[in-house]
Amino acid sequence: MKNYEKALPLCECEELHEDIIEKKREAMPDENTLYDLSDFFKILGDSTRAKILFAIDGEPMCVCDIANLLGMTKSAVSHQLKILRQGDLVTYRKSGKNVYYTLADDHVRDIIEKALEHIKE
Amino acid sequence: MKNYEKALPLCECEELHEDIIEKKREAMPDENTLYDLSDFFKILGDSTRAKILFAIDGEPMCVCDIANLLGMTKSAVSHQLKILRQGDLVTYRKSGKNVYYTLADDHVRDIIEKALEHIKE
DNA sequence: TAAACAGTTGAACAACCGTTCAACTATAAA
DNA sequence: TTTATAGTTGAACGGTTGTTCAACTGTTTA
Repeated sequence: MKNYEKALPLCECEELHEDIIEKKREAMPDENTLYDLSDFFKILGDSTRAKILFAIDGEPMCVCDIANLLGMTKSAVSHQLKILRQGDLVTYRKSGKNVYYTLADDHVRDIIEKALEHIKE
Repeated sequence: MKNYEKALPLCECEELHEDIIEKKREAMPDENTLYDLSDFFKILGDSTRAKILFAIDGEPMCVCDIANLLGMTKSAVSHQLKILRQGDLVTYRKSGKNVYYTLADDHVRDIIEKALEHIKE
């Protein structure tokens, strides 16, 4: 867990504000956190996955029903569900031949709600 | 502004739960909202842009200082700032030869805060 | 005016990503 | 055991995307 490191100046700039840069550097989250954060948003940053999250909010849905709702193949949906699973955004429950998916927790719903507020401006 | 439309079944499934699918379809946001939402998250889903947002939070920074802090070229930073500008996530103020960027509003900070909470679990 | 510097921009390249396709596993019914 | 269906998976293809490079604009200073 390393802190955000000082980098060699590649910017070809002459008059830098060293004090501001140093203050900002200390306030930066460590690199691992930054990568985890952008990886999390990357998962939400695809319309198919966003649709799936809305679909499985509340009552769980099986893969076939999700595919039918979105007008996609089971395969395409399953690939995206795998990404959502790996990001811990969804959980699933097997029942016979079916697999039912739903949101992992309320955090995801909250974040999407906040983002929707931001967009409607 | 069209509602989320019923799609042709491409999923090759036989036993669908029509009632659930229909209930979910009615609860889905319209397609434009879904695309706007995922486009918004797409912008946050890059570590360079995430770093820039943390850097310009609070006190504004000029492009050179951002580039120096992140160890990147001015050009690369400027390209990412353009994307942040187009997404209305940042604002800028010109001062002589410099351009100072900062966060557009508190919504972005709130969303990032919530996401950080989600990650730390 | 001319030189120097901050910042932007478009093209090009490589890396990444979502869907398709085919093959596979697993469960349920015949 | 065989057949049918739900779901998963890996490879491949095409489109997207971030960085680099070079050229450009605009502002300041000499």
